Amino acid sequence: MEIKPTESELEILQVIWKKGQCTVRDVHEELAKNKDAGYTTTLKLMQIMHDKGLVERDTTAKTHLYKAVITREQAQQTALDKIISTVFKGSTSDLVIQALGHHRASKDEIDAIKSYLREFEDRD
Amino acid sequence: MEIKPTESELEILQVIWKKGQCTVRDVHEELAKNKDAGYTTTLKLMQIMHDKGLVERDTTAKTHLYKAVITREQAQQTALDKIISTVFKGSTSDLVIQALGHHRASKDEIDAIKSYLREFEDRD
DNA sequence: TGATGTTATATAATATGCTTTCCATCTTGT
DNA sequence: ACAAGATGGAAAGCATATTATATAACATCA
Repeated sequence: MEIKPTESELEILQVIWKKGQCTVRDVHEELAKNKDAGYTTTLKLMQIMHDKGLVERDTTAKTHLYKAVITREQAQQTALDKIISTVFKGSTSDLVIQALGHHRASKDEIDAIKSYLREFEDRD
Repeated sequence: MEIKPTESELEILQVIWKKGQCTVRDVHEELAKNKDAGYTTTLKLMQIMHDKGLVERDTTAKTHLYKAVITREQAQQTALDKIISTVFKGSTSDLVIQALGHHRASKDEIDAIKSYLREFEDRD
């Protein structure tokens, strides 16, 4: 099963991941904070996402409730796979170094990464 | 200036980054190894990329020579920015940890990352 | 109750961008 | 001049994004 949400679909998924279970209106109001698009646009996108199997919905009530089928982690993985192969020549470490170099991680973040690496090492 | 190459454009950029300077035929033959598409398709894409300013070309000779305007690093940065904000909630360390966790880096790669982190620390 | 305004969903239509191919035209080397 | 190989432009086929319109369900108040 292919999971490749489009740009707009990802914006919607973000809201659903954050809130858990959403009505179209929930999502729309959240999106409306940052961009302006009509309500029916959001509705249509969510219907398409349902057709694609990206979300599932409960239609018992008049107002349908949507929730995500794919997890944020799955989407992260898919996104990583894609850019590692398309722009990082398949090198994970290139990606990591580039990410650390330009996105100034905080000390806590660096510590988290270091301890992760230590675990990693122990596993050898 | 917006730089957001499409999927196919990235495939072409990869070849150009690798070879440096290319004719349409160079690129096409390289792509033909992995997928099959007509020569004119590649040509058309490269023309579009030229219109968009992704590549520049030398048209003095009959056979035009193309080279990349954006560097691989810029494309990497753009790609990272995008997925960090769309699927990683803005957290660079989430991305790094996820990348290390699922893409089994080699020992050399891990070492490279570690030494990078040491430098990082020294800079504080 | 039932007329009315509000809020949902569904469907149809349109705009735009990406990808691909066909074909006409130009250039060059022999 | 001709054949081979190159570019340029038109256009078709899809996917994505957006909006307008139609229709159904609900609430409520006179």
